[in-house]
Amino acid sequence: MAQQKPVERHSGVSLWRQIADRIRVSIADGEFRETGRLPPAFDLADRFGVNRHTVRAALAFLAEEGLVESIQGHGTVIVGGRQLTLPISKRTRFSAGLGDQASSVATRLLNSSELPAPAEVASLLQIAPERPVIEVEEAGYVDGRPVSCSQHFFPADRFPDIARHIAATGSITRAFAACGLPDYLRHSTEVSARHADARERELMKLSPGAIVLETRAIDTDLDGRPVQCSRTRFSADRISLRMTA
Amino acid sequence: MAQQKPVERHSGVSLWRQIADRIRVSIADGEFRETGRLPPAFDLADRFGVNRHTVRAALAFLAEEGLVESIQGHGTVIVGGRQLTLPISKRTRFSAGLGDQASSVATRLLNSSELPAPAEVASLLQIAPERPVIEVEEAGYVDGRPVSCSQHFFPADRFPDIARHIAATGSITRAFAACGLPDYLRHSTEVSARHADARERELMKLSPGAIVLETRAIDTDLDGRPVQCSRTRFSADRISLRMTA
DNA sequence: TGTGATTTGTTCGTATGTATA
DNA sequence: TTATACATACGAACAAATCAC
Repeated sequence: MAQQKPVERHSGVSLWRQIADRIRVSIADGEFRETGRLPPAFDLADRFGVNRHTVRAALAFLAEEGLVESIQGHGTVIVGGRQLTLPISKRTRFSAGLGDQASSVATRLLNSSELPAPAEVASLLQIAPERPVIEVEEAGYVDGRPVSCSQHFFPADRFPDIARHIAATGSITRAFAACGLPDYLRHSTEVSARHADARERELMKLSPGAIVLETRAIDTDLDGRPVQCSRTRFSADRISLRMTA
Repeated sequence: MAQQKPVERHSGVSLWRQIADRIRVSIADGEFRETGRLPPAFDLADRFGVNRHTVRAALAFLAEEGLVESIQGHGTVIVGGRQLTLPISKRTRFSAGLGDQASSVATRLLNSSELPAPAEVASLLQIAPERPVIEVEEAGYVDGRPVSCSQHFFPADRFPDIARHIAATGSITRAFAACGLPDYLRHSTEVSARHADARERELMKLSPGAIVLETRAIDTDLDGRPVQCSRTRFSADRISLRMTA
């Protein structure tokens, strides 16, 4: 197998790391779905134009992540999964959006607290600064693998028990319903991309240097009043976003 | 100055590279806008918990990119710019969307060609496979710095002269108008993030390992018929996207 | 005009990580 | 596994340029 895109030397990123990153996205793209395992290390070394030892270092790194498993005399089998698409629309919902692409979608409440609204949050929620807000942190899982972590702010005056309902129902949509808000709309979503920080890497089991897609969103009720603002980080290896007008 | 987030050792990414990346986003966030220059290398070394040499390697890398300039005895001044936000809506337009955030916004046509529609493009444009399409490649500039590169496909049956009009007017919106389409709407936008490849790095003058935001979009006329599909890559350091319902 | 404080630039040496054969 | 070459990171010193006073 001939090499496709050469690997970058002297870029400050070691070759084994670049190769691991590229194999990871190949797996996410479903490139090795037929065989369920990676080509032999010798072929990979040839494809990337590096020494076989370097490929072995990359595979050891991916094995450490739990994405592949190397078996003596057999090969390197793929354990993890491929990329999913989350639709972003007026009715953006995490579970419903991913539900038909995976067998299980779940969120887990990490913690919640009540605090005076920081200036930016107050502005986004259109409430007076220092009015109380409920902050909720969640993690999102698809087929048991963590794919997102998020931070949500709700006006405490209007939804004083939202955290309890989220804990009980495991869903923000259902928690809103329990608070007397049967439907809500996505007003705006801002998307950016950057490297994951230490906490995101820990929550989503990412390797150093992994990329996250960050969305900052505002949801409103049907009258256009803000009901939550949120900041969600998705593992870019596992999730892409689709905006539909 | 105490260190904030520690730098990752033994991650396969060199320390100078991590530090360069973090300083780059700090600059994009406007953290040093007051002084217009970076703190002394000694302070940065202390903040990141590394040797001054390591910070110097990071600064040399950023200087190579043209983002900063080190002057002996004086300091390290910031030359490049901050992050811009491109609104994505039903009427997404590159120039108009960024126009009020910068003094100059421009696009440059890189090349164009006519070819039979690849299967995916034909499907997105809702035309028969192998029907001719016009492919146009563009680069986008803000204040003279490249921020995006894009690939556009138009149905050749309906817009046979689109490439000529784009070249003449420097604008897809105006080229459509010249082809008898005064208005068009953004139907859907899919966003993902990944590392820039060699060509993108060259076109946008990015460093190895830089992140791009990739959008895949479909535009339609007012009757809902697709008029173009496109794939645009933005330098994630310079551009973020905002979706508004 | 000078003088010291600040800040970048340079040169040793040494230890460890990375990549190849 | 071993050997070799090069990149990365640290520490200590010193040189050179700039600025405030």
